[in-house]
Amino acid sequence: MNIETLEFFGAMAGHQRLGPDAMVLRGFALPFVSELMPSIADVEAVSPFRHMVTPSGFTMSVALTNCGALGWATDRRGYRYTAIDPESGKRWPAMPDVFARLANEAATAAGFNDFDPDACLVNRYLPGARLSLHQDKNERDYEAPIVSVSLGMRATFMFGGLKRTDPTIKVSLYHGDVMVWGGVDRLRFHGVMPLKEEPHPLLGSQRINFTFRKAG
DNA sequence: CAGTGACC
DNA sequence: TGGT
Repeated sequence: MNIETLEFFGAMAGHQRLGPDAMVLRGFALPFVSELMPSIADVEAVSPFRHMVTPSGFTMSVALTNCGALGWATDRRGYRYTAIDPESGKRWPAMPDVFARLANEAATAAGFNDFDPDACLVNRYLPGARLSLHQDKNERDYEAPIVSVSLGMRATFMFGGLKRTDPTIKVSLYHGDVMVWGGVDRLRFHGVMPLKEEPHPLLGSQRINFTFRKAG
């Protein structure tokens, strides 16, 4: 893939370090995209995107689904990982091989060997959708990193500290970028600013994000 | 408790 | 737009 192609799809090659154990792998997922897209449709066919409700009673602007043995879910009772999709009553769809392969290779590129995720949260952002600052802390242990794959429209990602009130840095995430954080950065607060409408040539006015985790 | 939103 |  040449640099003109990378620029057309919105990603520059290279790495950007955000912390001792946190980095953006620019365009890392681009070679996987043609395999990824049909797999999203397969997942969605079994477990459709839906807007979940937080314990505080707010409906999330991001629509989500999951694949893998465990899926992240929220309702009035709290956050948790489940083996069963509460909407369908069935297991979350299996994690497609290409998902696991991408997650493992990205983790390795960022310095985390043998990443074997059992959960993939799939988030769909339409214009205006956002995700407030939060920590990923429902996982059983924090040894494994978080691997986050961006597809479609650009997002402004916020990366903060270990306290919600710590200052944040903002970084644009483009189609094909993969963000990896673990180690001393594993529990840093992070979120996504409301998406601006900047249609993407492949996905149109949406952003799809995969977040891979070792949850169980 | 909270992955939100209102208000300054 | 950033902080509370």
